[in-house]
Amino acid sequence: MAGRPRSFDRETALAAAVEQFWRNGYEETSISTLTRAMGITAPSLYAAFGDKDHLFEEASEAYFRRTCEGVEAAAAQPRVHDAISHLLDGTARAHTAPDTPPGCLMLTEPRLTAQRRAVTAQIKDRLDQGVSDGDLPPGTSTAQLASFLVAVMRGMSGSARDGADAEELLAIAANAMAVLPPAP
Amino acid sequence: MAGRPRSFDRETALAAAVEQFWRNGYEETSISTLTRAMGITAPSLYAAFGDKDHLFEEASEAYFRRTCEGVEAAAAQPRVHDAISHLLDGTARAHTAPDTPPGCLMLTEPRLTAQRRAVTAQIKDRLDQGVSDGDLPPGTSTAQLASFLVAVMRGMSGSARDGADAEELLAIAANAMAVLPPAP
DNA sequence: TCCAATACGTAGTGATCGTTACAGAAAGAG
DNA sequence: CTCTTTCTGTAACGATCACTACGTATTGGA
Repeated sequence: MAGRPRSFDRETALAAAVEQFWRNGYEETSISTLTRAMGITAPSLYAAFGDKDHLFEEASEAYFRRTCEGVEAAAAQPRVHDAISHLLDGTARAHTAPDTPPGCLMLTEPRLTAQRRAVTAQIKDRLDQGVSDGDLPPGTSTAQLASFLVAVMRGMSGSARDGADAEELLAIAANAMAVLPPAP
Repeated sequence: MAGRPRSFDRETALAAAVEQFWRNGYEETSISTLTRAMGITAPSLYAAFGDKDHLFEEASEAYFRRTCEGVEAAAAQPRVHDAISHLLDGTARAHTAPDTPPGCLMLTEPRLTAQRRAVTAQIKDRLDQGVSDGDLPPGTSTAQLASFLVAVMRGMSGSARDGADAEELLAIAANAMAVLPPAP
């Protein structure tokens, strides 16, 4: 039934894996890099998390949950302009936070297309609600707007990886806000 | 003095290398992938192009020259709004051209930060000229605007890699145009 | 024709990749 | 205590990485 207990904290180790994947992406993060960062040996990693693919899946899900909290907090703003403004500003700050790697794992990693689609849909839903609330003109092409916003956020992630600071990213966010049609 | 002549066309082989780096990036493109695509053996590759780093340097320079032609052609438009519109539309089409890999090598590859800075400066110069031409309001923060435009283009590249078609990218481009202040 | 020079293909280098066999250590169950 | 179960570290697996030593082929020049 019960054997030798695990000598490390699974969630702490997973958090270390998240950071590595975040900083370097899936392909550039090797198992030896992971075991070093997580403070465990390869057999322990495989016993606790399966193979590299499965570990990445768990790591990206954890990252995704954290990201979604921010998106939903922004979307909770009653007026759609405030919601999108908070979304973009929060993105700018998250991509340049000093205690985390620059940029965004979800927006950068090639194999996370599904998560990007999910966030795009989430933003579109908030824009649709803005239209029903009367905060956006009827007939606003919310899908195109959401696609534009995700493109801007992805661009912000790339700029952050190139060394841009929060100020520069906040300026990009402020510029993007000009695309939102004013309330009718 | 003169030995055995090279059995392959150097420029054709370089073009094949460009395509591989374009499609998969520097790290994901292996020497064996390159030799297969270029139709040569590894010793021939090393004799003709040096090591992988040097081949990538030549490939990205060739790519950069091609890209700059498009940027300069767009910048040649007399009115700055037309110039930026052409730039964004051309980017949308280039990122989804059927005979080339999706997206943009220069905007995606981590090690090409310098080229991105160069293009950003190029765009800023064109915006500055728009200010002196009276096509943009005096005091327009052209550096921030250029940074925003590059972020959008980079986002377009990512969307293209996720499978977006020309129509979706053109919509992003059209949305981005709303950020350009109207002529005074 | 013989030589020097260059490119060619074969076959390999050591290093690192993701992954695992194996044996010993540490827990609960009897 | 012994037994079973699970985790631990060592040490390796075959595959692939970027790269190259070496012998052969093919050229122009003497």
